[in-house]
Amino acid sequence: MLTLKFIQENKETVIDRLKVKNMDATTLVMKVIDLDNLRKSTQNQLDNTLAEINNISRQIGILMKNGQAAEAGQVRQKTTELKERSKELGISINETEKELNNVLVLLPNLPHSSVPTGKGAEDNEIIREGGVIPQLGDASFPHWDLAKKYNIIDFELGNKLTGSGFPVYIGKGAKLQRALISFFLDEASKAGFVEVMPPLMVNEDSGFGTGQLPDKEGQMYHVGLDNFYLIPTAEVPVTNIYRDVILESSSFPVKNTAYTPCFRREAGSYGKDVRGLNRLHQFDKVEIVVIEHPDRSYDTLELMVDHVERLVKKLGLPYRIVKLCGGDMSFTSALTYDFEVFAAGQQKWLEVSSVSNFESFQANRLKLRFRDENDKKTKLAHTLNGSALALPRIVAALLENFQTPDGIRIPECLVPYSGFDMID
RNA sequence: GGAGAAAUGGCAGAGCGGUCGAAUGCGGCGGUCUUGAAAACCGUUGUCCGGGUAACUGGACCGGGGGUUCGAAUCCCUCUUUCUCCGCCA
Repeated sequence: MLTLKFIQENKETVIDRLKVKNMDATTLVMKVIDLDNLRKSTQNQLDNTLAEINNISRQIGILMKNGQAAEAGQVRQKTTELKERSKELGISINETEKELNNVLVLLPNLPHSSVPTGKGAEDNEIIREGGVIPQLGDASFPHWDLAKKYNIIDFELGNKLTGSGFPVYIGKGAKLQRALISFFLDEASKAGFVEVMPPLMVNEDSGFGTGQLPDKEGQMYHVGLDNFYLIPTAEVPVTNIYRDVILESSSFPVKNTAYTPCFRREAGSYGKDVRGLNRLHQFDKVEIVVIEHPDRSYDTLELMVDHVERLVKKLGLPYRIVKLCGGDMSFTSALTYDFEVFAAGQQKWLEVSSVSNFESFQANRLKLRFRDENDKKTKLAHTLNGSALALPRIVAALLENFQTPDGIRIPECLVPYSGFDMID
């Protein structure tokens, strides 16, 4: 959520920048400004009325103390009208604030100045590529065939237990999951991220804090009886650790990593790219989250990209890093790099990580601030996060790229974790 | 799940209807003293929304929401959380 102050002071910039996200925000911005001005003037009236009431009450207090009950009764008369008025103003200000918030929440984050304009994935900018795409020849299979052949992932069994998009990992398939999780967590720890293990369900406040609510409500599984949401990513509970927190600037950067399962309803995405592991309702992911000083958040974003790049390199997967164009970026992000790995069985690039700087957009919702060393004032921090990494598509690429006639070769870096070097 | 108790500033803890944003202690920050440090002493110490170039100033906040009252941290209702006891249980 953008701050009111920023919108008031930079309305042209806001409208201009949001064009990069293919949005004409003119009406919304004007509405925000109007409502905010109304809010301010109403607040002013209310404050003045309350000040008067406070004043009278104080007088009555003094009179009562002096035993002048009759005089106190007289003064009391004056308050009826004022009370009425303050009540009305209170209601009106509530309505205005509600309306203001409803509009404010519709404004996406401003894209960073380096974000290319564009409509969709085809306009993204390839930043770097690495690794070698394996030439498998004719006898190459997509991972869903390999999973069946070696009996390591059973999609149909998942259908029986739950529904589509909930696979069952078996034997070496299950161990490979565990190996990847441990590998990713250890790498994150080595890079200075503090491991946390958060709850997998969150309340409404947390869902709002990171921006999933209200606009992505339908994408989360909702536990109605207790009004909890299953987390779509560890970003939600981990970032919300810092909700309503004022940090000292000496504590920057705050770096956390967490492994969690992620639950996504993926409503509306049926049909396309959903085979096998490509799109699941439940999957495992290791996330990295950083809270950083505004002056350094973009340097930190690069460091996070470097970290993820090291991971895909160690796994030996062909990859490319793309900078998302305005049209392909998420609502909350100011700058996003996606990592894609090539899955040779499907001959497809699969997105395995998304690393973003949200600047103060989430922090404003979270009320996540820090005390500036120079002027001692509280300011909004910057939040960043990235997948490091999401498992299913990594597994898909590993299975497909490292398939051999004798079985599937496990990358060296994983062998200490898996305990085997071949799936056969 | 049942019965009871509680929730106050960074922490501890007073206040139980009238200048209470809130005593006191600890901690933090600044200063005096000291070669330096400690101790001692003095001062200072929350967040948010407004007005004002500023000094300063109005308002809100004592777990959340609502109510009673001229006036609520204090009374009432409700929700949440914590603690104690009982029950159930991985």
